[in-house]
Amino acid sequence: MNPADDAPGLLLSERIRIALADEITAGSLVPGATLDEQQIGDRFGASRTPVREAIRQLAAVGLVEMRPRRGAVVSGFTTQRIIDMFEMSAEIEAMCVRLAAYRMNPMERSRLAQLHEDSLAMVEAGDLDAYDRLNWSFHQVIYEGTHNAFIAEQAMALRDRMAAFRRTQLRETGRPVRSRAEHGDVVAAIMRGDGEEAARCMRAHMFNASIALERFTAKREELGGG
Amino acid sequence: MNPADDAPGLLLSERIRIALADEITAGSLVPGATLDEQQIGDRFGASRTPVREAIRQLAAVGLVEMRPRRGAVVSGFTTQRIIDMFEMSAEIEAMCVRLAAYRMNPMERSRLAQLHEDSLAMVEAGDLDAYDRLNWSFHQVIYEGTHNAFIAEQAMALRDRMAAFRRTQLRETGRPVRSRAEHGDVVAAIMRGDGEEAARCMRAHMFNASIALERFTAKREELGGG
DNA sequence: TAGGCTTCTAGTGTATGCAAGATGTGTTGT
DNA sequence: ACAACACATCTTGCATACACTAGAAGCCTA
Repeated sequence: MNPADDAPGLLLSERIRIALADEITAGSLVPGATLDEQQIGDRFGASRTPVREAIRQLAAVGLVEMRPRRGAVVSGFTTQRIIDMFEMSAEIEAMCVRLAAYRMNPMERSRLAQLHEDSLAMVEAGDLDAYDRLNWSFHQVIYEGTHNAFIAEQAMALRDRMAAFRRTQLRETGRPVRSRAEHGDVVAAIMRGDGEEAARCMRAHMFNASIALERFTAKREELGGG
Repeated sequence: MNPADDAPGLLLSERIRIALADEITAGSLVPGATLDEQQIGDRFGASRTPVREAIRQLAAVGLVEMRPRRGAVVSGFTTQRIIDMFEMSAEIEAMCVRLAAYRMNPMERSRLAQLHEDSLAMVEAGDLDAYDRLNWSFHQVIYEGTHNAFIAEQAMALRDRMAAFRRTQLRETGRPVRSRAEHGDVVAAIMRGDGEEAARCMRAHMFNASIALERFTAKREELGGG
């Protein structure tokens, strides 16, 4: 049975795209592996045409890299790459919070403060999932506070891509409490309308999250955990 | 003469993509217009296959929207959205140049300076395409100067998305000369290792490009140019 | 034996043909 | 007259065949 057989409504190229994306994220297609159009087509019982379409789509979202006339290879996620992604994320968040500090109207500022207040109970209750969800709202309010729809979209897309990593870092002991404290610094700077300071606080916040993730994963690896 | 005839090194699909992107951003392909593969193929003297590839690429960067089995239509770009995109682009470029100013090694700095020198001849010769290509190299060296592969990739991807607009703004009278002067400011700040100042210069540079595009398109619209 | 050149081949880029789905139109029934 | 259905046509989605290029392998020469 073919992995692309279920989902009859979709286009063949779409089904192949989804199947390939699954294989890449699941790790059965290892980073660096080259994608042979003919071979993939055979595997899915399709011709090269829809396979080509699928590969182009994967390239567009960064799961594979294309080299003209030389085919596509699966892109890799090394530790360095994750660190790089966190830095990018930190800079984007800093950018957003800087703009938001200058542009948010009183109602938006009030909503942000309220969210921060609400998060206290969740941290004290140790409810990671609830805090993670509220965290999302918190950052989303900041994105919208930039009053720039395109930036908000891009920031949310990036945050989506990093969602898995972000959740993981919260599992380090004591991280939620410190995370919330750092949010407090950001909120305070926004309230004062000090964009540069808010950006600095946000960078520090993201840096700490990155470090927490590194420590957490290092610990898991040394324990032999997957 | 076909718009896709110049640039023989590129793939046919790439040339068509660029040509279509130009037409969309220049406004001769109005938002909502449907893209007929056969018709476009005839127009460029190509078959439907490379046209399909080109359209998919355009969809990936958001210039057109695809409706399965119903073809693609040109996306609507409101003035506000283009302004938003330029702001995002400006902030990203500023971020990159800030990091690059702190992290580039002497060889990279030297290469950047060299590129800036080389651009003088092209501006003086009025060769827009050559200057545009060198411009790309200039920014790419800065991206790589961040020493963060993910940031470099994302920045390049965003630049790709905006490539058409960026090319268009260069067509305003006198813009290339001013563009190059602004680059000079950025280079100077990088050479001093002053990241914050480099970021400010880059923001200004991008802001001016945005204004130039606005003026150029406004003029074309008032002339009724298609 | 090492280096450069030629040839060969695997694999991508493009063209064309066929099939299936969507839209528009004409007809028919109420 | 209006609505619903059937059909015709147009366009996309996919398959297959051909063309061209980048690497690889082999060959020749120094």
